[in-house]
Amino acid sequence: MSHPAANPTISSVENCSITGTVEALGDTWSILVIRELFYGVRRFNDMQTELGISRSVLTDRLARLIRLDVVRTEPYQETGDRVRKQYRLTPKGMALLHVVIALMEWGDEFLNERKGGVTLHDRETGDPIRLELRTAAGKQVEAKEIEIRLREDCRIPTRTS
Amino acid sequence: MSHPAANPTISSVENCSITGTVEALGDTWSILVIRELFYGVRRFNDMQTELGISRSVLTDRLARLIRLDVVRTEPYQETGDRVRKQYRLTPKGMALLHVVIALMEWGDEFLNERKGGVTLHDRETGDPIRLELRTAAGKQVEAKEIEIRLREDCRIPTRTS
DNA sequence: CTCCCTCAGTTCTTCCTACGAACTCAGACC
DNA sequence: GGTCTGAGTTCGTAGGAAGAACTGAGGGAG
Repeated sequence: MSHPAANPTISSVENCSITGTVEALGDTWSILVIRELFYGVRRFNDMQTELGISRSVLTDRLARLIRLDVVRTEPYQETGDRVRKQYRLTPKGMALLHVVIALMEWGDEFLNERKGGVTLHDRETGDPIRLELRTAAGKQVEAKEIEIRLREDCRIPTRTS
Repeated sequence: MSHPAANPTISSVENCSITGTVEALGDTWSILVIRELFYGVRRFNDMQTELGISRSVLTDRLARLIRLDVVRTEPYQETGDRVRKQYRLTPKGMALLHVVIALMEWGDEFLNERKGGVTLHDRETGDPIRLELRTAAGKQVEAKEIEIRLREDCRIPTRTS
């Protein structure tokens, strides 16, 4: 391929999926808020100081994540304190773990000379964990071995005009 | 755990990795530009129309991605036309494949009722491909089985004050 | 009972950035 | 010479983010 594709290709299609995800949480802070929740931070003020986010934006982001059913609130009470709210990931939010890990692995490899601040391990064996691409049969697949297929009914030709 | 962690936890640490990645390409458009490049779109105008991004922002994003060594340009020439630039992913950009796929899988599952516009297959067998968490030994690990470890020298306690 | 403290927001003003539209520029083609 | 296309650049406007100050509920100290 010496010249780029000029025919209607797979892109433009993506009202379909990545666009939606990016619209949902593609701003600067949403993913970082979710990361904090994965790490076990649950309180408003903790997130605010950890992240250095402004309070108004944090309020807004949490509200949006709750609306998207990525985060939920739950009452909690520390001894000798009144009942407060804490924030937790819903199952839908938990499912973002792969996204968070993918970002972390990339940052570790390309921004921090292969060593990040956090590593993930199998709780049972203690072995480090990584993201991999595999088929259902368990065959590991390299990036170069991937074929991208477009679902017919999702095609929205934009170049026909 | 009925009340959230109040002791210095893993977060706050992350000058370390995810933050860097998000700063690098956590805006609305960078990931979508990278997605286009994965899909084989190489030309400025094609990206601009596919994405619906404004020309000035696309110029800016491409320049930043080139500065970050995620994207490179390459001359190409269509017959009967002058030499132009095309954009391609560098190895560092290719390594974002996991991020793009993770976003896609999440969007497929939670935003589009389990069916996205694009599916990935092993070129050899045709089997669909998914991201998985595994140890080096090949043991598959569920989200619940993960232990998060903090590297000592990366620790920046902020709660000790 | 009163004052002060903390947590969890909300409000307001300022400033930055994105956006869209229009303009530029270079080469090819007629 | 005029025009077409691809690839940007420039510019004015509008929306969001940052930061600081304000609110408000409840606990605890004196």
